Amino acid sequence: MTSPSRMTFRAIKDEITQRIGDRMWEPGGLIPSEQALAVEFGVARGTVNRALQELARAGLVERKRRTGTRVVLHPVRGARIGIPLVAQEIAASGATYRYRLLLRAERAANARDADRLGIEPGATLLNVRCLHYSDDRPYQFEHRLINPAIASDTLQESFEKAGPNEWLVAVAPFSRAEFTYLAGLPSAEEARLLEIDPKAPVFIGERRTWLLARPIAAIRMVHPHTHRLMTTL
Amino acid sequence: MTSPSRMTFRAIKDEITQRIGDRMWEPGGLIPSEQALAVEFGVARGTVNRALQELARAGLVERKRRTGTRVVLHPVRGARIGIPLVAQEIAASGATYRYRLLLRAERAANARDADRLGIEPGATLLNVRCLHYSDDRPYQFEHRLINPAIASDTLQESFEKAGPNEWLVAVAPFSRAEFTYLAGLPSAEEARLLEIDPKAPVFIGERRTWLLARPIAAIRMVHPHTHRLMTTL
DNA sequence: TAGTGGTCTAGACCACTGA
DNA sequence: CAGTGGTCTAGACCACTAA
Repeated sequence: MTSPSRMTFRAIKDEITQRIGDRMWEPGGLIPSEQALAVEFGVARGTVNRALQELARAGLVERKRRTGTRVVLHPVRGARIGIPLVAQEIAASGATYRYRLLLRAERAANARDADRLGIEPGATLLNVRCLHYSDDRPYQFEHRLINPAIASDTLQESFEKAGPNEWLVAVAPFSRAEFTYLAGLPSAEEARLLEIDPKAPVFIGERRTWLLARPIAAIRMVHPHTHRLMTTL
Repeated sequence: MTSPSRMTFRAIKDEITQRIGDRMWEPGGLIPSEQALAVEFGVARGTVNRALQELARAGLVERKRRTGTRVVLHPVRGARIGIPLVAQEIAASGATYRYRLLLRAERAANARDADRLGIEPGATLLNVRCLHYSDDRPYQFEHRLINPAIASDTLQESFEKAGPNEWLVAVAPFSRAEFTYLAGLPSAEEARLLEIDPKAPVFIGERRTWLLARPIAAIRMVHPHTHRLMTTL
């Protein structure tokens, strides 16, 4: 569609998306080169490049040098999962939030810690355990290993009043994170703390964060099986 | 950090990330303008722009015209969860995929179906149950309610060879989806089919999809507790 | 070797918004 | 009004890879 003004990279993105949806370009097939599209749309190649790069990031096309740009066969779509702070999440649900610190200990990393957190065995780490309550019902048990090297005042922080997450996100932004969700059985301690049957399933989330190559924290979050992780596309 | 060759936008991204992590630029504070950074790094403004746009998309900074670029205070971010086709997911792991159709039935929607799928009670729906195997171990039990109104040939499709997902994504793209993940206990049937202990926890995913306002399908996917939902930011 | 995408440049104009 | 980011341009060089 020839444009009144010049086309923006967004318009080009939409037009290409449209054509893929209309099967003008077949799934698995090649689409014209950046050069050709630039001529067709009457824009610079850089503009087409930006549109196609975003479509590639969104998973709609795959690009390879020399080969060209291919419509992805089975568009694997992604949904965004929020990573709220527990306190905010509970407050947003209208319930009352309460926090209880169970443990705050510095210790030398053993082999398992080192593996989980990605630091050298023997290095000092900060071990924090706490419980988050929603309206006085246990909502989440949190076990967190923190790499104290990320900030100079880590070992001064007490975590008495607020959970480590609030402090951590303020002190140590992360550039990379890895999430895992699974179902499991609680340990005896977890069952007791969450006030659930030791045979009842629990919903477990694990998160590891880095700033570039430096590990920040490894977190295990255990919820009663009534917990739901929901998201929308 | 003067560079041997010219800096790439990736190097600039990392350098800026580093500085934010090192508190050289405070959370909530402004960082230098694109112009200034371009001069400092000895690159064109466009290169700095690209680096900063990616950091903004990643949630590390916020940008506003005239105001400048600000380090985000509480980097509460979202992670993308992929929605792979089971067959591909298994194949990608290097295992052999096998599919078994358990049930394919048309029936009138009862009240519960109607609620789950979002159609009128009494309307015809297609009920499909199947099992997905990874290297002959049960990987996922799938129970799916399909709204036949979405495509003219729905009721002709047998699902003998391939799972309903492969067929559905080809026939009926969705514009909206809702996901829920939780931990639970399997029903007697699910435990038998997945070949697990009825007391063992299972990981359950539920998905509902729509094309605009029209419901397409409601799916329940049950995995043994060894399953992990993983994602990266 | 030739054609593709990946990236950078130097410059330009625009849109937005705080002073 | 002035300074910021948002975007486009025309051109260039490079890296990769199929032929």
